[in-house]
Amino acid sequence: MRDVQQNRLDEWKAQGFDPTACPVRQVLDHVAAKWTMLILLELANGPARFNALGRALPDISKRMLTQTLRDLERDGLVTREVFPTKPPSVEYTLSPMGQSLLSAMDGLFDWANDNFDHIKQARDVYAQG
Amino acid sequence: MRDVQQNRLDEWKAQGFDPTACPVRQVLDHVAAKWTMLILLELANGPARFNALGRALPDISKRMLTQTLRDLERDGLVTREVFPTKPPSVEYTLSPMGQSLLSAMDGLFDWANDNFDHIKQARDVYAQG
DNA sequence: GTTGCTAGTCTCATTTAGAGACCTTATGTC
DNA sequence: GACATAAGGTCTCTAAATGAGACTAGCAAC
Repeated sequence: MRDVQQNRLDEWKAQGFDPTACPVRQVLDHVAAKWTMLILLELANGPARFNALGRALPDISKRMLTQTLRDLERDGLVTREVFPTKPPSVEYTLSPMGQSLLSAMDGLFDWANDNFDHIKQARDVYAQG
Repeated sequence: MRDVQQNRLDEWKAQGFDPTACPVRQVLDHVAAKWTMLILLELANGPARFNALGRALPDISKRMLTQTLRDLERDGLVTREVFPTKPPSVEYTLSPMGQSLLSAMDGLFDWANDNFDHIKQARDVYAQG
């Protein structure tokens, strides 16, 4: 008997392995994008401007910050608003869909906290053997 | 009032932004690894051998299949067993920790299926504007 | 007039990923 | 006996993604 995830992968296979046809894969690409989740987590704190995000995540380059924010905006997870101040400022806000994605990630965040030590142990063992 | 995720990011910040000190980030790197989850999903179906995995995921290169399996083995999410057949065969199996990671991802898989259409719509709108 | 802030863009170097040839040992086919 | 095929990879070369950091414009404060 197959479980739920397997069925999803099978569905995707049935569609000819087109990565753009697999929702899980598309969303994983997002989650995968290295900076996506960290930006969303930061925005969960409230709207923030470009440089504020850069300061909050000091090891992201401006290049990737711009690119990731564009991707998030394109997919409707974040909204971008320009204010006509001098100089103009830009504010990024989590959309309802962005918030729901963050909620959906909660199980994974919990797992990460619960199992990180196990992973580190496994790495030590592997390094020995 | 801050929510749960924000506290986690703040904790990580308090530790000096060392990526290796942030469980969420470490696990995200795994989820991020593009092939990790697809391999785990395939193994959820039961143990599989190297070339069987390659056939199940036809768009992965041998190079990345090897590398991803090594990472999963190192972190204790998958076990590798060599059988002394001729030629020797190698079987990969989901560990209990790997299974629990997959369970933790369930919320995200559901979200992906529920929201993929919204994302596609958002992309269309963005492409117009 | 010099510096700093805004939100980026642009170029170049490094890192990572992908494609595919190649390896060893053994089996079945002709 | 020669030839193709299978196993589970490794190796090299190329292509794509990423990171570091210089540079931009317009305006305010010193």
